[in-house]
Amino acid sequence: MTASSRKIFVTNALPYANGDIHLGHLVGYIQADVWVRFQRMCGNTVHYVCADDTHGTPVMLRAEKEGMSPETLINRVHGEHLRDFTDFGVAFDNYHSTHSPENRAYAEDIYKKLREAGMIETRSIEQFYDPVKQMFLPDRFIKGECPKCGAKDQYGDSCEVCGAAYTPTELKNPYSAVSGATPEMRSSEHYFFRLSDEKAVAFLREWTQATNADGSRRMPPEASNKMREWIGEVGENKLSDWDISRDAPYFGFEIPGAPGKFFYVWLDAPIGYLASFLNYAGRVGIDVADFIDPEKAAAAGTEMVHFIGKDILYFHALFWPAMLKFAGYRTPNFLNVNGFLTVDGAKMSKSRGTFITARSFLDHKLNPEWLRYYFAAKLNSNIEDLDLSLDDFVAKVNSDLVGKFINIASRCAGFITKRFEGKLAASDAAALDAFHAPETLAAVSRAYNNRDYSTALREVMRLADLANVYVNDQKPWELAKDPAQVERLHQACSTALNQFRALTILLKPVLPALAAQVEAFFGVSPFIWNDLDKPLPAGHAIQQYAHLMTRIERKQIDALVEANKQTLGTVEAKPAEAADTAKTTAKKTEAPAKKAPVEEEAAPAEISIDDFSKVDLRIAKIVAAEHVEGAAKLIKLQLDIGEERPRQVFAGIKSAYDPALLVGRLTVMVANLAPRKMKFGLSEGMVLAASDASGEVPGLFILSPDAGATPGMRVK
RNA sequence: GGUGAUGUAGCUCAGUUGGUUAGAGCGGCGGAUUCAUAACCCGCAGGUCGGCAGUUCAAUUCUGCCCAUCACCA
Repeated sequence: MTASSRKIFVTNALPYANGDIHLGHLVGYIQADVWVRFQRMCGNTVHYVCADDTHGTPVMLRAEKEGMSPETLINRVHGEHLRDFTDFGVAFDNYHSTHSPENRAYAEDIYKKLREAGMIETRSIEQFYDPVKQMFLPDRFIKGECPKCGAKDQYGDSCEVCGAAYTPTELKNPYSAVSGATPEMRSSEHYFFRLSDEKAVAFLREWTQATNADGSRRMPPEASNKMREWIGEVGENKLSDWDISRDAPYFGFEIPGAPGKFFYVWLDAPIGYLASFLNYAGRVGIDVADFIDPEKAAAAGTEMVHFIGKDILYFHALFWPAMLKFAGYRTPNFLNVNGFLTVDGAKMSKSRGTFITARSFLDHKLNPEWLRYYFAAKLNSNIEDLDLSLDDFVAKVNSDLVGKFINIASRCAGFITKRFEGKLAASDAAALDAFHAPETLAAVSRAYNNRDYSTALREVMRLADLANVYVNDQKPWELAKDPAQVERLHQACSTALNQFRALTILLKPVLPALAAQVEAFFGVSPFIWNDLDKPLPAGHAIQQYAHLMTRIERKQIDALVEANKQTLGTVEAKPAEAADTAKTTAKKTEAPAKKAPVEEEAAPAEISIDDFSKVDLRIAKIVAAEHVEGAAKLIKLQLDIGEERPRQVFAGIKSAYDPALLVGRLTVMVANLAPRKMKFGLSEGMVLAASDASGEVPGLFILSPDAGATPGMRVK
């Protein structure tokens, strides 16, 4: 461990106050929270804050649509967001808002100092104006026909049909997504942050490429490379000035000395980090100057670390440090950048149900620590997208956490309480060596510190395997039968529980709630990293073991996905809704589509041709059919599909067909269905049959090919 | 279209600063076991390390081109 303790100000990107927290958000929050918890376990001081990002046109319009003031809206969303984070164990010291006095003060101060530094200038620009709504329109709120391919209803920045990129002025037949009116060009005076100033460019070129005074990186190498590309080489001038003002009506802070002009939401959003910190510092008595004044921060040795997603790298690696620098504030020490979340290898999709909100995950009784573990097990310090593979999620959590880790306590605790009055014996030191080996602990520690959690957890699971082998070798269940072996039984179980304790400490940054249960089980104070120095001693009393974690069932995941499915296209989205990226039309659709008379089977999600081709459908000749003794619904079929011997298939069609009449018929079977062992024998496929789910039309109907088809032909 | 990233066993991923038989977990198969919410233990099978070409005594690892996916930019 490092000798001197670190003092770190950590932030997570601010979620926008116009939408629910979803699993994609949680990647970055969980990543940061794990890091913060690890640092604290090591004795470092961390101030971890976040806030809602509340300003801008989308919030303003959404509030209007819901018939409330923006303040009412953002207050409600603030509560929802904070609750979601808290329930996922993301424990901020403070969760504030960019619509706060602290943020206004900092925004004004930074603006004034930038102005004094000559970094602000005004310029008149032409922009689309909605004459009905009487407001200037952001690019996202202008739609029209793609200038390239003519596709209708495309946004002002790019065409979703042909992929062309353009400016809103190039759109044909543009209309306002807010009112539908034809926008007109109007000019207006805007305020710009002079990012193209050679001072700013020179600063950013250095800042994005060089390291901190201690030699540590300021961002992942991929991010530095990307910045080099954006900034350009010496002599090039690729950065443009940044438009930081918006005209009224706008939900935000009015620019001092500029009536009717407001700070652009992205100006005051990152300033919200400082505002949230100030709000917190005031309550607990921290001197903020030690963290945001360059000289004092350097003297105090404090660090500032931002966790962000790769989509907002631009703002945090260019605008933000430049703003801070030229306003005389300290600049960040590190930007941690996470990638996007995909689900089963694809972009999250509302129609497929993989756009999963944090709340629905909890509502379906899924344990948030399952997700924390899975994310952590796949996170590293690279800017890589992370795939949530649902099958893998179930398998990994069940086998790693329940099967390996929890299992250790579960197999040994009973002996201690039943046979030894809940008191531990001295442990077998040799068996604990691996768990206290300095190299191992240093490796795990280094991996956590470098945000390479996947490496850390691989190492922890290797140790969990060792613990299970140890129990297996000691065979406490055999020792328990021999009175002469009581001491060995006591020592083996105590040792295994100490192994379990070490594993819990190593996992605590990822699984804080579980670790708290384990602390209670052992009757000890909250684990810190130094607890790894020594095991619990002989005589230490533990509590009765209560089961610590259940397994995930795949059907829970299926239900979650089903609940997150949203049917699209039933109601033509109104323009304003279409621009509303986060919240969908669920609440806004007036009358839900008429309910079918009978509970209808949800149509399966759309699949690709590749998905379909995975199903091997074959023409099959029924060469034999007979009733199955003892089966209420089954007929046993022998199906010839051109293979050496016929397939045996049990089909649930007894109610509709007489076996004798089936023999000789051609039908269609699924030939590559996994064989299934049934009570009456192995079923090597499946015969397709139609039925009415509502039950109104009775009966079952198997399929027949047209004349000419022969056994074994592929159906596709 | 340009730039970058990624492409390693059925799945999720390590790894190789070029060098004897390419790894893990899960899944599968076989065995063992019953303390453990069928968990655990032992063993086995499975990979042309995206494709093609080049550099080299030697390439999965370097270079070029191509393909696929993703992102950024135009």
